[in-house]
Amino acid sequence: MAQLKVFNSLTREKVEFSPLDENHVRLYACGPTVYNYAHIGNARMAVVFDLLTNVLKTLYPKVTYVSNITDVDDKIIAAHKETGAPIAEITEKFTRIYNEDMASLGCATPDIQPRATDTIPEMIALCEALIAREHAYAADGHVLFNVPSFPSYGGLSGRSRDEQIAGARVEIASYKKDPADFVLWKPSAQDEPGWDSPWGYGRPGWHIECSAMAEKHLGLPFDIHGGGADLKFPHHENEIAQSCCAHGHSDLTAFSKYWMHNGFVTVEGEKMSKSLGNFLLAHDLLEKYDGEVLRLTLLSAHYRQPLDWSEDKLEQSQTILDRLYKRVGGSGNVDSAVLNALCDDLNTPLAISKLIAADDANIKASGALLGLLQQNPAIWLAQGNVETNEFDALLTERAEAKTAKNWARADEIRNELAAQGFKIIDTPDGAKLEKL
RNA sequence: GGCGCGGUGGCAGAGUGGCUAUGCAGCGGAUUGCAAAUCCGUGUACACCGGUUCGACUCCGGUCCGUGCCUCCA
Repeated sequence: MAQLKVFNSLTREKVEFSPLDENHVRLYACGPTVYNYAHIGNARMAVVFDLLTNVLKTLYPKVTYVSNITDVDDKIIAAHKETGAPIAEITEKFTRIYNEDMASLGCATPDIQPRATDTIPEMIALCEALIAREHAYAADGHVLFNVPSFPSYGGLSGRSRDEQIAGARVEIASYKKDPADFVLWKPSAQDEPGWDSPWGYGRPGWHIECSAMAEKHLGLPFDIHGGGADLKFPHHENEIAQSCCAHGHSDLTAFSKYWMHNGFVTVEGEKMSKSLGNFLLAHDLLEKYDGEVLRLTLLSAHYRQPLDWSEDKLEQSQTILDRLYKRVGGSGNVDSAVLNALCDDLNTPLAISKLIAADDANIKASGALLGLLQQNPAIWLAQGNVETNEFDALLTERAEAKTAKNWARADEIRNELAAQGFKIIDTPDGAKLEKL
């Protein structure tokens, strides 16, 4: 059996993956906050960890992949205040759209997709445990994690507490004992989402939810925790601190044994940002390109490398898939070179090159591992075709002209249709039209 | 300022101390009435300067350039 190697962000080295329980691999990846359409950066995370789950499932008998939906957050409240739409309507709508769009990208729904709002009691319990162990304190309706109480803090991002404060541009709230302390629970106004707690009506801080959901559904410790590279600090750092301290551990691996982070997507060389207005939404791209084209594009660079998104790459992915779909043969096996490439820390560019080199009969099974080439080839290849009804007479005339070897007339008809925006492609089944 | 990542052929993008991926595009050819598709052939590229070595694109040091995080962020 192939051996999976992964780059562990916690130790910053590539290591052989060895599950805590050979019979049950458990992983968690931070999912989206549902206040808007998912952008291609969200999509990259979903695709990368979907792929990782696929690979794990070929190697191990049982895998549980948990990825959450964050449905309580200040950004959601902001969206509510801006649009007037009820909170629940916003979160339900964008959860549904997220799942639809990710399904279009070939991502299976995570085995468990918990919602933050379904995990509030567990979050409160975590806060209480942290207070009991003197790693957290209540102040002004808030509950704060006391960073100096955890000497190992900063192990993931390689940032000492002092460095962090030195670089901090955040205002330091008066109720904090230490400038680095972060919020576990905060008070809500009456018109904001909230729950009754020992500290009054309030809602969770951002980091505590993932600690609670991961523990609830996977148990501690579990094997792999993933997410976007930008979550390393402070989000994942804080998750580790909370989860380890709540149970009295000082070892950073008492939460998750391995950490994996995917790189950013940039657009034409620039980071996506609202101010630049270059946020690319998966939802919009899916209107023009098949989900597999987007998925291949997302997998065309190694997951830890930055990925620069461009129209050019999409066209290239489309061409590659078109060519592969022409070759898809019977139902063979997963090509071992493809699997081996993926087992080497998800080396997808290499895996794709091996897929192209694979026997035709094995392309479909191998593509399945990557989440590609799962459609009906005939339908895929007919994608660009348009109905010919309105030009049937012309096409028939051209067919007759061709039979009579009247090339001049045949070309004339080709030009006439070109003038109307269509390209004639002769196939064994007759002429087909494509939009120019 | 602190911490990190990267600079590979026209573009994209892996990888390795000596055997120099792959894809897209291009070019040449086969095939084709034309067009498309397909097939064959075709490119010694690894930022710069030192060092280590029999030998470095690959290891070490420095320089330049780009970029990410440090604040909500996939």
